[in-house]
Amino acid sequence: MSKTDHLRNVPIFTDLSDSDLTKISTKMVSREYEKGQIILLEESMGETFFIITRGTVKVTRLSDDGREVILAILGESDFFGEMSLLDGEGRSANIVVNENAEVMTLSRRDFLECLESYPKIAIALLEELAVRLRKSDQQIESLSLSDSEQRIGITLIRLAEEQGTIKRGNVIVHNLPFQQDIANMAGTSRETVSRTLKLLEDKKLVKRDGSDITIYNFSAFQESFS
Amino acid sequence: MSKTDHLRNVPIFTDLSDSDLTKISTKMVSREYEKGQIILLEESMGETFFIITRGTVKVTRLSDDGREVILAILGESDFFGEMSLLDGEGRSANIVVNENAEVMTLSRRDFLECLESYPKIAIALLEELAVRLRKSDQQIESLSLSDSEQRIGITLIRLAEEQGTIKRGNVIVHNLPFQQDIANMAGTSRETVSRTLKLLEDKKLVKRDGSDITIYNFSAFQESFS
DNA sequence: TAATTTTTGTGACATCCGTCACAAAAATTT
DNA sequence: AAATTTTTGTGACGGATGTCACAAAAATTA
Repeated sequence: MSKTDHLRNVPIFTDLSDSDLTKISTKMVSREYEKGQIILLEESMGETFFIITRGTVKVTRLSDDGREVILAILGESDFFGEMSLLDGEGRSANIVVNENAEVMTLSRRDFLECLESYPKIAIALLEELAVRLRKSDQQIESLSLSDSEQRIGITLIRLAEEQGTIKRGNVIVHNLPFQQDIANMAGTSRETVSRTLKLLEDKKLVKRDGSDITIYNFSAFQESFS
Repeated sequence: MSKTDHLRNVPIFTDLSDSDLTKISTKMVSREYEKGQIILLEESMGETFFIITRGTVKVTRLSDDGREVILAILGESDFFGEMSLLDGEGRSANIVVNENAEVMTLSRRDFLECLESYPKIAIALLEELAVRLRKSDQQIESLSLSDSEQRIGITLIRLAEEQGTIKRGNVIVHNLPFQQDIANMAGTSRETVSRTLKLLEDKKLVKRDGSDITIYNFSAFQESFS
């Protein structure tokens, strides 16, 4: 798979012509990271834009006493690092490699140049940020109003929407994150995740098999945890 | 105060020339709303971009059982409505008038046309969305990791940063929202807000006087609720 | 395969905080 | 000014859920 093939799948580049895409790709540099490595650290000044071409990363924030919130898990053709390039503030979150990852990077200058030269990229990026903002709003709502069972249900939905495979109305998520990570996504404790997953299984809403989980009747599941 | 004077203060328009600004202003229509009126309703399709020229509005989400989360309170020269124009999804939140408000509106087509014609607007908008996303991330963190006292403290900081006036290191916020609204911003109950404000006053961290509140030593206050 | 580490399951306990109830105070209307 | 409505204060109570402790299971390493 060539450089441009990867880029073609990235939402903000889909509208570009082949030649423009090639032009941009020459400015990008590919890097590899191993599980556990920290790509970006909170507060540090950002000078690079990243696009994931393989693997997954966790977007996290840490409290002083070491507790972690997982804001998102990003995978292939997702991107990150744009925030501090845009508003000039320090990084707003950490990026930790979840599964061995390969990324393409673009320097601050080249990134901003892209935005000015290709309005389509800027508009596509606006769309993407709008989508993210919407998701954040949903999460703020669920953290404010829902109990732990609902929040965990919603977290399963998020995971399913991002990396699930559909099978006769059911959705299977392979390689579910560890319960600790699910807890950090749902704003609850690891123990509560353990108990709640069991509860959902008892209710026949899901079925677990190792690190895989099947969500039965996904649309109904979504409905009940809306 | 003329139409363009108002627009000049809007972050996404500051970089524009006078003539461009005038051109845009001719496409805008001004409207007035009274306290309690609903400008936008969740789920409805959005066709308009709004800029506030007077008053304040609440950005809210509602659960089925009627409980409310306040995502933000917006004031003069803030804008809203851009989200569903950008990603084509339905509105993601309600906009309710908080204090009698006057707004300038731009149709979907004119708004998108602006973005294409003036890359500077698109980039300024990207900056603004990045700032909002950053705030959302902070709020998700605080909802996930902090107890109610911290969340209320952080909410006071948000209010102070947006509408406070500085006085010898202290910050005074006039017309503090009702406790119920603070509760809906902080993800807690009205009663807990009442008790916590008293607690903060007992600790000599703040002083209340009617609907005003003084936060003593604001930078230290920020520090301790980071 | 054995040994070790990581992840998950589960009981017991404590506590934060949401809810209910109602009174006091403040603001608004008549 | 009186009456009414809205907002705030506060006690009592219960329950959801975080924390601790440890065992079981699974995964990883030796």
